[in-house]
Amino acid sequence: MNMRRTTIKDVAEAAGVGVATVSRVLSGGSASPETRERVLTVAAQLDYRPSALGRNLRQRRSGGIGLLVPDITDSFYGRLADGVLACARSAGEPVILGTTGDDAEREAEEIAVLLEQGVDRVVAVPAGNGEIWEPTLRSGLTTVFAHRLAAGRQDVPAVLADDRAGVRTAVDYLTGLGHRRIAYLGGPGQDSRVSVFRQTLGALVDEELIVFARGSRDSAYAAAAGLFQHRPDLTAVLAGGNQLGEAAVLAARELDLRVPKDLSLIMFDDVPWAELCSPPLTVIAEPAQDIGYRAAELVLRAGGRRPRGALLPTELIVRGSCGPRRTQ
Amino acid sequence: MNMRRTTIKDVAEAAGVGVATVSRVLSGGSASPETRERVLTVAAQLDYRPSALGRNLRQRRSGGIGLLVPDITDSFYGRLADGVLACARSAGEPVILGTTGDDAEREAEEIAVLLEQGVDRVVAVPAGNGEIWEPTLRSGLTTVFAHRLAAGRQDVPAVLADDRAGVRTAVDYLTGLGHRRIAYLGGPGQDSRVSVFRQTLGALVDEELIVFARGSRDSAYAAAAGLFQHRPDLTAVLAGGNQLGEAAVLAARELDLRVPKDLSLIMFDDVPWAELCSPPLTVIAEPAQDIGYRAAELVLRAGGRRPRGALLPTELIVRGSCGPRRTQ
DNA sequence: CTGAAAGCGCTAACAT
DNA sequence: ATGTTAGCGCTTTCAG
Repeated sequence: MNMRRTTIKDVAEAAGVGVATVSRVLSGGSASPETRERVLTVAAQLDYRPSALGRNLRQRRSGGIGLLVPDITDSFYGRLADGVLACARSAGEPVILGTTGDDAEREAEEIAVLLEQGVDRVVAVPAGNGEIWEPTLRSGLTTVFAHRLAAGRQDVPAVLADDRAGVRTAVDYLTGLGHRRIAYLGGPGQDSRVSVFRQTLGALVDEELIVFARGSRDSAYAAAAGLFQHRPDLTAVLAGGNQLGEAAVLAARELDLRVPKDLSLIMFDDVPWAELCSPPLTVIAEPAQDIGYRAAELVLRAGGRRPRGALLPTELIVRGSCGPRRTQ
Repeated sequence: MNMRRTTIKDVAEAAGVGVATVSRVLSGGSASPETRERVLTVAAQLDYRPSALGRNLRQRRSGGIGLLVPDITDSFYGRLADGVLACARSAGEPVILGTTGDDAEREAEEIAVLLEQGVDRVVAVPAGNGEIWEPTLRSGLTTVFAHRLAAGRQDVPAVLADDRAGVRTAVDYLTGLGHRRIAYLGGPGQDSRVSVFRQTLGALVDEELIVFARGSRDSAYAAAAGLFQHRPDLTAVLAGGNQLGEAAVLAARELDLRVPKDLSLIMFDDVPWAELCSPPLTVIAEPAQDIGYRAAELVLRAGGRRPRGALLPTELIVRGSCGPRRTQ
């Protein structure tokens, strides 16, 4: 029943050549046309599939690329992962997926698993600070960060959406509508956005209106509800991701705040349901899938040297969740 | 800079024992208490991490479990994957993810990649018919199907939601509301559901009201819009998944059909946005995450013998998208 | 209880 | 151009 797989040795014998020749032919090395053809034919007849196991051990590295995201049930990371998979598939590389829950400790564990597997290329949405990555990077792991960078790790190439521009655009749009008390509802790893938020708002910043949730949906809801209750005077909110936006919509509804009459809402990340919502949500679209694809590309093309990162454009898509400031 | 990893040999030398002893100690084999302790101490000092590469080659199988889903950007499969990851993590096993796009050919390619990697355990939402799996299964791949089964492969254990019961409940609910012209908007691999749909509806079935989309969002929208245009006399629709439900809402809005006044809608799969929609969508909830977790559990616990599958309950969650039949 | 030794399938020197 | 050979790091007989 469960017979041994065909090995390179079987092919070599059947073709009457040495194993090295088979190896060369199959990896595009030099060989006489006729030998090449014979080997190829025999390999096909025997339905020979080179084992990645042997190759990996020999080369002291597993092919394949590791992918670490905070939460695969989040539409944004789902699309990001899809981009990575698309690129990896075109290169015939397997993808090992791990989730971190935006927790530094879990991230470290997942990295350990990848290392143990011999993975030497990884695309990650970093959860912990840069230090966690220190030993990993020094051990030769080719790393590309996606969507955000780790504090104090400017040396790792990263593929990011230009959410700084996104924040500016959103804030300008909101202030242009007359809003003055604008809140930022953030998630893990959004320090950079918040600093732009502060800059753009200038004298209008109100630190109490900047709140953070942890990764979970519950935490997001709690943060949103808390914000709306403590500061009923705010008139607009910028949600830092689709789960945060979802929480904001839910919390607003719970507190009988009408969108956009009582509260204007802009959400980072354009998800399909943003259009189904009523009112349809005004969003800052981020090219999640592209981010993943580009990051995978970088990590694959990295021929030892460190590639430069990329900054992808965001876009404000105006729908119906923002209106002029409510007159008190 | 890029120094060699610590190997089992290094540990053996440092501890003054043979490599075999180190191997035994680390895999819980027999050893004298003092030897064991010494080895453990040295291993810890050297920060030794066994390489999966060597172990895999020796055992002619990669650890790790393969996961094949149609589309990782679909919330349902995202949750399913999350379940698999949760179970795999608790077992310390890596997960190799591949997407099939519900295409048999791509599925075959992904299987080939997994096999080449030496993966011998896979959880899959099968796309192709059962025959594709024939050679794979005979080659000793431990397989568990999730969410649906492959035609003519009753021999593979599967973890399914009881969507047959779900369909019955939904149809009964709809007919109870007075509906007679009820449509089914289906996706790939939903034959079993449709057969129950026909059964439950009995004399009421109208074959023209049963339409199928391929996997994509576009295809789903086209199917929904086509259905609503050709048969404006229908009063209720059962959407076979969240993307189909989304398409139905969109198409209904486009054609100015009011939900639930003109059209009652029930969607398979309870996604977060179902509640944000207006009206909030009545759904048949499916335990996607559980399905993934249980499937992974089965594939891991499978000690050679073939485990039995599982049938998980679904639940009708009534919200606001269904109403009494519109009086013509 | 422990160590020596034989590979797992493959690639990369090194010969020829 | 091609064959021979030496491992990659690990587990597993097989002796002792």
